[in-house]
Amino acid sequence: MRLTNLFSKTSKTSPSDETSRNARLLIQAGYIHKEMAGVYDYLPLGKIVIDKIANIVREEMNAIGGQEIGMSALQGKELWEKSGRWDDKVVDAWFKSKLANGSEVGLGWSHEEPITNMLISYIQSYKDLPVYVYQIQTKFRNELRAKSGLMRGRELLMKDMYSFSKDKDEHEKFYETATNAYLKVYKRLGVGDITYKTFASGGIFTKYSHEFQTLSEVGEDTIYVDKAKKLGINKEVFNDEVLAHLGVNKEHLKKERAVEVGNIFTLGSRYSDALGLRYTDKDGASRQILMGCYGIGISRLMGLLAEHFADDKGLVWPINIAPAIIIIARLGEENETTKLADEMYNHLTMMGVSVIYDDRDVRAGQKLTDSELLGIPYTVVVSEKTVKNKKFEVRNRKNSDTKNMSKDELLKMVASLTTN
RNA sequence: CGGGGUGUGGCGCAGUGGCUAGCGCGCCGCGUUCGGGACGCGGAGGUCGGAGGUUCAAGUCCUCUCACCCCGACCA
Repeated sequence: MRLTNLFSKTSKTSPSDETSRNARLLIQAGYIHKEMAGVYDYLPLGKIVIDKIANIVREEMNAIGGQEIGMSALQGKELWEKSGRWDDKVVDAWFKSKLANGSEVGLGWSHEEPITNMLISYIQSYKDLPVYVYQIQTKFRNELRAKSGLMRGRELLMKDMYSFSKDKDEHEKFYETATNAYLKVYKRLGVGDITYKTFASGGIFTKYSHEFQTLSEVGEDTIYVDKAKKLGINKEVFNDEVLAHLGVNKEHLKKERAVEVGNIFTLGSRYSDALGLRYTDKDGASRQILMGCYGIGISRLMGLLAEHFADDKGLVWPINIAPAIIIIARLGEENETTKLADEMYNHLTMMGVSVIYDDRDVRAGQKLTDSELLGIPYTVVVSEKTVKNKKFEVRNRKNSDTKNMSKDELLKMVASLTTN
């Protein structure tokens, strides 16, 4: 993509109405645009990033047998009344409205009821189970206070998966499988080493649940982590009973701030019972279906990653979620320079490499500063100087290492980056 | 929802009740520049968040209200 064609722009200043680092950087670099508190638009570069994050999640969900669907955001009142969750006193996150005919509807903040209801049409026999269904969809939550940029929004992109199992054993096996898939997701996103499976309260579903918490000083949660055992305990369930249950020594725990980047629940038959989803077993008997739900806040993850992978010059995206692997900074408009930069851009594009071409007629300082603010992993400088040396100057965003490379060396490096 | 803070061109900001509301960035035109956000000249762009009030006179004072940020509560 050529920067002269990109409508979004970087700014010399960061917005004054944001304090969180993720929002300040993402807005300054032109990845997102603020619509209102807790509601953001994704601009071209931001859309690529969030899609890449969503894709990693999608791949791991598919790998454990998840089937992707897309459910409606508009929710009818009747279904939620069956489970007792329509009342604002029970769920205060609802955005509610009315149809033209006066009937009440809500904007989906979670989907246990509709997915369970939907499956009544398709699941009758033990032969139909288990089923694992997920979606990546915009959720609406009427947060009392939106904050921290993308980390706590009122409109958020979320992956929610629901499992439907024949019995406890089958459910528990999948719960474990999903846990491992989650850990893989965080590892691929580059935060595996600071993300902990964390024991947490189950809310109204069950007594306990598991969260995935990424250590961060901007986190809203306080957890106690056992780094050796690679597990955490949320402050809200930090008590002797839980410690004994997990077999952890209080001495080995460290108090940390963390961001909840995932949450998985065992739902039991709470919703299947309420909505009447059952199956017939081999012997012709009607049996309960056991459910689980598994959420990952995709937009929150983008905020966390922006926050985490950044320095005083701007964003520092990991290669697998960066909007492009390379940004070509063409310094000057001189004929040979332009020709070489154009050629390199076309070559990389034809190779299928994601590359941003800074073909703007602006000064060198601005191009280099922007390449850093945008956080593109590698900057390739093409200038009169590099043309004369018959080399490309390649700079690593993360550590500022700069190397002069021939065209072949550069292409080889790019090839190695894209195969990893 | 309680407490605190902030609203002035696209962005960042200044503005003691008193002239036609300024500055920097950005934007448009011309020229000189060209490896870390250059410079000269010319130009466009404003319901001062909104409503009401006080006053000869309000961006500035008062009341109400809306929005945004932070702390807290909340987060199934």
